[in-house]
Amino acid sequence: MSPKYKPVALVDCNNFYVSCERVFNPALLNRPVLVLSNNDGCVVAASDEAKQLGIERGVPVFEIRDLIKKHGVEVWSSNYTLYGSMSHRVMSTLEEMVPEIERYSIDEAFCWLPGFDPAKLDKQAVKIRKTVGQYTGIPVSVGVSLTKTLAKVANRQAKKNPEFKDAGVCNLTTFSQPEIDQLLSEVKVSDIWGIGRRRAEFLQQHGVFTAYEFKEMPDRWLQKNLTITGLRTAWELRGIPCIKPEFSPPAKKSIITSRGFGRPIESLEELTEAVTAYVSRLAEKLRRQHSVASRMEIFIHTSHFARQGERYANAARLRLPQPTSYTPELVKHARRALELIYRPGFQYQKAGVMVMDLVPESARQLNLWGEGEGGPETIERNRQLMVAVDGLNMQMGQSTVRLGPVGTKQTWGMRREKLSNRYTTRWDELLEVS
DNA sequence: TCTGGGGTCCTAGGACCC
DNA sequence: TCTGGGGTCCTAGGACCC
Repeated sequence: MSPKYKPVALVDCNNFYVSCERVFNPALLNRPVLVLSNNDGCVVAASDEAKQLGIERGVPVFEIRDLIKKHGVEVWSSNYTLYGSMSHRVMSTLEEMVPEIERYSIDEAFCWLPGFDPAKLDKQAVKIRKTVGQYTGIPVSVGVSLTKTLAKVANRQAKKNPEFKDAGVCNLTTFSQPEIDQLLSEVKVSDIWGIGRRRAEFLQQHGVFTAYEFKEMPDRWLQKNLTITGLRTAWELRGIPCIKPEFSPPAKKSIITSRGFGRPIESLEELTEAVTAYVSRLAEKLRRQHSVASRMEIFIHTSHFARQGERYANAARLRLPQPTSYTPELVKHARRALELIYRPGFQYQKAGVMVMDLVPESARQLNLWGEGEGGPETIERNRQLMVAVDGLNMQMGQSTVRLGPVGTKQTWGMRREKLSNRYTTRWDELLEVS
């Protein structure tokens, strides 16, 4: 391979949520384990042992009750506080070893490796895997190549292909082009990063079944049928980088807080409680990245699986009088919007709030007419108040200080029946015997 | 009975302007 | 009575990711 491009390693934690649970509960090792989505609805992570039983990510729990019982599968609610802090440990470990890393998701990072010598890259990949394992207890797989998409392919080989699985490392820079082509002809199109279900179906209908066949398709055809993103993916598989590194994540352009309820709710009062709680969370996220929002959307809906006539979904979008991250101001507008779309007589299953058109706090332009929050002095006073509230909640635990209408009962809250302790963030829960 | 949450990017199509 | 063409901005919706 040409040394024109920088080698990149994709480091991906194996069955991340399950691995996090195992670090603090070794009894889960070598056993089938599942971690469930919010409300314990469906499977979001499965251990290898569970996958061998045929359990896949995404299946609803009620469909596999028998399987769980029969094989004594361990089932846990998701504990995002724990996973977030374990993710932080993994990423910090990587940052100490590699000069340039891109945190791609909670359990994955692209690491740009210095040097081009394939043999040395092998050694580095092995070292990354070993060090992360020692420091955090989380097993990872490492895939190395010259483009992100090929590093993804390599990573998958490191996880699944018996040839690489034991080492947990697959380094495509040691492969010749014919060897890479051979490998790609064994990769299904549906397993390519950037090809989802719809595109995989489309490609198969057009006789394209493997990653090799895909990358050999003409550019014009790719762009016409799969847009520019599909074309980029093909180029990346040909070894030409098209997807740039993002070393410092850009500020988010929109932020959502939404959640399904633990039980269906009907009254405007309870919906208002929920929406107020969500807006409070969302405003915290907004302030953490020092942004203010210009627009907001709130949505509510019944279950997608409700019968015809019992189904209702609606959303209201509004432009805020002036960009803000001040919780009471956001709550005020959200409640008004909710009243516009609320219809009595439905069993609501989920609500959410989204803010768009975010701008940096420092660049906020004051509305000429002085609508909304008011003048600069008020805004500054409100800002300081929020800093104080955020600080208290950070120290004392979430929702120590909150707005009245959030309610304290929250009987609609999430179901999380098998939640593990917050080992990494609460001393009192680290030692507790469960 | 029970089906997650949070993001991004791209395109098509409508409204509006000249 | 005839009824263009191109640009921009916005929104909705689709597709993808983990």
